[in-house]
Amino acid sequence: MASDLALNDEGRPQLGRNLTYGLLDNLGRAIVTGKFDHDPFPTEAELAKQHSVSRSVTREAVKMLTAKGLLSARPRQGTVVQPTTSWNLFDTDVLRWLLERQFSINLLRQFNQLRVAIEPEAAALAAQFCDEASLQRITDGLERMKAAEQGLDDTLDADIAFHVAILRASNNPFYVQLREVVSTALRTSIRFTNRIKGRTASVADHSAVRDAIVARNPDAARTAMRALIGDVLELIEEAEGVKAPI
Amino acid sequence: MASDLALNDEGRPQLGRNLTYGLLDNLGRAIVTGKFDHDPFPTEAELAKQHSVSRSVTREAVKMLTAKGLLSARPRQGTVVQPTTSWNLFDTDVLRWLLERQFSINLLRQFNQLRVAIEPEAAALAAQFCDEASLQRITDGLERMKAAEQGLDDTLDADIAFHVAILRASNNPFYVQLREVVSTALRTSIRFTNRIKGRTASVADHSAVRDAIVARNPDAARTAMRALIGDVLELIEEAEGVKAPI
DNA sequence: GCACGTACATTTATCTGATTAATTGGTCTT
DNA sequence: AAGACCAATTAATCAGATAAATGTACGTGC
Repeated sequence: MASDLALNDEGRPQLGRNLTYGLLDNLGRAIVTGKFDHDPFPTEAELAKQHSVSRSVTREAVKMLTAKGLLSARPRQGTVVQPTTSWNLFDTDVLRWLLERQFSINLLRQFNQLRVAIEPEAAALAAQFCDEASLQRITDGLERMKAAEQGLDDTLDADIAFHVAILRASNNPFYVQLREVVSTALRTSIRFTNRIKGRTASVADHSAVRDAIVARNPDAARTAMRALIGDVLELIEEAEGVKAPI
Repeated sequence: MASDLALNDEGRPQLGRNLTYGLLDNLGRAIVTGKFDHDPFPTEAELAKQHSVSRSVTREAVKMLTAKGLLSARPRQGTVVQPTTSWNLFDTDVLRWLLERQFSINLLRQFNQLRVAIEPEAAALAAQFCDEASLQRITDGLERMKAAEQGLDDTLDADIAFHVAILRASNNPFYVQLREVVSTALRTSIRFTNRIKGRTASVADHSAVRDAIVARNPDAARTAMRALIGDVLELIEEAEGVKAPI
């Protein structure tokens, strides 16, 4: 069907290629760090002067931040930082800026509360709909995890490959889209993740997910994945010291 | 904690306020409609001429579309439409463009496959962590649904208010963020939704979710919400005629 | 013929400076 | 006190020039 969203792959340009993307990155970081919580956001003329770039560059960077929900610009009022509720947390740039600032275990917990909803359902969908190629990618991810256990591959990369493979296998563009978000979060929070679980991720637990998908058993796949991420969540909450809500 | 994301509310500017946002909207629609699947995307000079605006306007619109994952621009290569997998489906503009084009029941199904993962978990979180104010908003939503049953309120608005209240009550910024996405999708697909369920949404089923949250019972809340959205999903799949995967 | 580098053409990226339009806040009028 | 008007501010838009990046074509030497 022509109206369906295709599910292929592609890379993306790295930030900082040019002045505009460099400024985007700097401003994004500064905003999520709260640099403008008290001071007002600079006017476009001030921005240009401070960063030694032309007004075109500042305007284009501001426009991109606006598109991501971080800013809002109006004549006379100026450019203002939006409340965090309008920030697009599913934008990998925004998420990365958030995770890279002073590291917040709280944010990591909240993100895994999202994963525990998403990934089990993705696994269930995969069990229903995934094709041979997707299955192969899942198996490959698992193999890499086994290899990593013996020091033959990178643990984090292997783990990411596995979870991304599941998301892709769901054949649902919303889940597929989240692969970048999950990759970003896992990659950015690696230091912490390594700290709380000295052991490598359990291959057996991951294997259970794959087996359930192969067996075309959605419920089993959902349960297995839920257990997997539920463990991570518990470790985080433990490390956090069973914090009171809010 | 200062590093936490605040969870307040705010409106957002409507599209089309000025030339840039108007062009953004036009181009966004054109891209998701597949207008540039065969023809190459125009150069910034061509765009400016076609839409009778300056190059600044085209560049800023293109930059926003780039930020949303729809475009990519490089010297000499030109500006190209990105594969759909890089489109940020959690951006309300992108989602609205997608839902407003030739209506796709397939996309609606895929979106509800996401909801069936998200909202039950949000309800469970709400049962654990929600405060008085959040609870009140949930109750208000329910009251509005009751009122709507008697023609005293809008059915769709009431339904949206209820589901948004749950998401907000989760106290998790990722779920809270999705309130705009869910609102957008529900509002845009109203015609279809009305068509498949002639009846108003069942107040009793929604009430079960609220009761479970009041009782601080996460599992019951999760189950009740899952049943609620599972029903919608079944209706969609029914209307779709149990379509083969992919 | 082939590898390699050079010149060229194309397109985005950047800069500059000026003008326009929208919005806010204050002032004046009644 | 209420509304109309005026002024200041700031983003929005325009125009035109220069710079940087990069694919293509060509030529050169082997």
